[in-house]
Amino acid sequence: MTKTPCCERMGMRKGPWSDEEDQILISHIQTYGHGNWRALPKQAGLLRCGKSCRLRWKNYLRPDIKRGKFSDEEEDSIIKLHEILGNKWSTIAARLPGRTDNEVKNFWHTHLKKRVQKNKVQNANTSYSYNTLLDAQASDVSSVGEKSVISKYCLASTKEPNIVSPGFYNAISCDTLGENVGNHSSSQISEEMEFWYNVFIKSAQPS
DNA sequence: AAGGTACCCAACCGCCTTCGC
DNA sequence: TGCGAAGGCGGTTGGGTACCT
Repeated sequence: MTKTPCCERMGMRKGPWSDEEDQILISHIQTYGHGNWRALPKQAGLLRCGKSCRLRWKNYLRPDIKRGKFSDEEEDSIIKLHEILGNKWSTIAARLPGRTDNEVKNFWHTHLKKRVQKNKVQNANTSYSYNTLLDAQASDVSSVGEKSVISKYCLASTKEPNIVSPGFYNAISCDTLGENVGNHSSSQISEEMEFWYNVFIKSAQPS
């Protein structure tokens, strides 16, 4: 036995939005804002449930939404962020101005997921595995000596220019890394990381 | 030209979290 | 502190379209 959705119980409309409905919603929100989504449809005269209105506005009608093809930079950002955050689509989308969580999620499932999986399989066959990289945490930098962990990450990024190394980005985001690297200061670490990050990004761009 | 298949993406569903009383 | 309402989020679905045979 399945629960009847709220909009069906209340005789609300479902399915694709008409231009007229869009205009009503836009006009209402521009005039009154969207303080209470549940009350909005009634106030605006729409036969939709509040959730549906919220989703339509958030994913489609908002004026600051950037539509169209994802740029290479955006693709790279999604891949990197997904490595770190997992399926936190709203968090990922928050770092991509004008993109919605739904758009990012759809783009991931239709374009990036397969690509990343394919790259992971290829990577599993390389002698320098990402497990090795992930194992090289800040805590064992001291044991690496002069050949700091940075070199490891840089080596990996240049060897595998089409794949983002999770360890590489973890290292970039690790504020405490510098404290563990002998004569290197935090700012030196950051500069070096940034340098190799730029090298990596440039090498990953299609020519 | 027609039918089948794959892909894309808007929208829905249900669960979880947050908020207000 | 507990409870219900509302909002937010991620997973999934299904209709439309492009592509292939």
